[in-house]
Amino acid sequence: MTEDRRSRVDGARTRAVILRESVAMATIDGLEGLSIGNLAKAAGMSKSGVYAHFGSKQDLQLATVEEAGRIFREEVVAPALVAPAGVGQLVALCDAFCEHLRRRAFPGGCFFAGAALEMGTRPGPVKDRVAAFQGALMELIRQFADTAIAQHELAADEKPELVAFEVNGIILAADTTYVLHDDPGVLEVARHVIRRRLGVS
Amino acid sequence: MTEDRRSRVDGARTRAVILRESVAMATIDGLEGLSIGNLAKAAGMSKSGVYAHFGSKQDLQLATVEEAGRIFREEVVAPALVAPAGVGQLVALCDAFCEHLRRRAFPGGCFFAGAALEMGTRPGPVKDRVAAFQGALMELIRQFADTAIAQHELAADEKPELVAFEVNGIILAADTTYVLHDDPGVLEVARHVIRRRLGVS
DNA sequence: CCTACCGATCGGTAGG
DNA sequence: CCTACCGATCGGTAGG
Repeated sequence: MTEDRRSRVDGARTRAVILRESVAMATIDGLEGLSIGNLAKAAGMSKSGVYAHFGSKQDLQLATVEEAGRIFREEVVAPALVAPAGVGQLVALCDAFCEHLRRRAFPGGCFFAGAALEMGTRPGPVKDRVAAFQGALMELIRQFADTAIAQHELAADEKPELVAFEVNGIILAADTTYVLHDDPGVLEVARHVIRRRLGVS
Repeated sequence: MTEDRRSRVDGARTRAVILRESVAMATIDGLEGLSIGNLAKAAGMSKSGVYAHFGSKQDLQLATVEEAGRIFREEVVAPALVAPAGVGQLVALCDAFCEHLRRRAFPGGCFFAGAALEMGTRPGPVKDRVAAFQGALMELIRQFADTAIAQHELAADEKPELVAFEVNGIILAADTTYVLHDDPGVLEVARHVIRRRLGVS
């Protein structure tokens, strides 16, 4: 059997290149503002090259959301999971998120914060995936808070749902303010706020 | 002197109609995704009718930001200003914001939350106005917190900047979650969270 | 405020 | 993965 001139490995690599650009561009132009022509140019190919990997703009948007989720889990969720259970995980999540912003993993800040506001009023599978991702993150934070309460690191009358809401708010405030004013100082403020709120150091 | 067939009053009214649609559409499509053709259709006129009032898309975006600011001051800031100074104003601001969301003043939630993330990476006069508005709101919240500390409603070691950051976070979490899941329950959560954080009732 | 138009770009397809 | 093309829509202008 002769090898195909373009192997499946090459195809997968090209797909990965497209998606890396797509996630980055989407944090600047939005999932809707993302243009396949510009994306093809950034990936160094023609429009039809992109269409060879994604049959429609919606397919591309869905794949972009999944890739952004993969990166978020890798850079923000994973460090939290290996931290000491309870308050330690809440602080680690917030710190990892701030580091994610500081090192400009995406040029336009947190992918999901932008996607949530952009797609919130656009019913369809893309919004559903974004909402599912946000819901899963909130559930994870709630579990961290639950453990923190069980370990008496937080007061017994704290409600995990409310703690999760506040932690999410701190994360969103860090993202919005950092993106808008480009001031690393806001990340230090966020670190300080989460520690004070959780009664750490 | 004979009257003009179209008086200045009519012109101002038409401009107001355009801007009302523009602010609403921008919370769905974004300030960049907003199209002058669609806007003209929504306002019941031709594209050139819109261009008669706004010379360019950027002019329209700037006027749209100002109109959104006027509405935000009217619906969210004004109720806070007439509330009891200190913690009362912080709670009133948050309540007015939640009511602003609940009654769907704009179809896509808080105009400035979306505009901040969309324009954050697009340097220019539009981003500058959005950033200035966000900065002014943060400064107002900081002053409310300052008064609350001076009146001993908040602990003496609280930092106004950090309280402002947290209140902003609660507002952003309410907006993002409400837009994404369309659940009025999150507004009750936000009201509960802000009161618990500030030690009220 | 209108009609009529401009070049550029959009998402997508045909055919290879 | 390519070139070449489609109809639709973009921001904007001319001339009234």
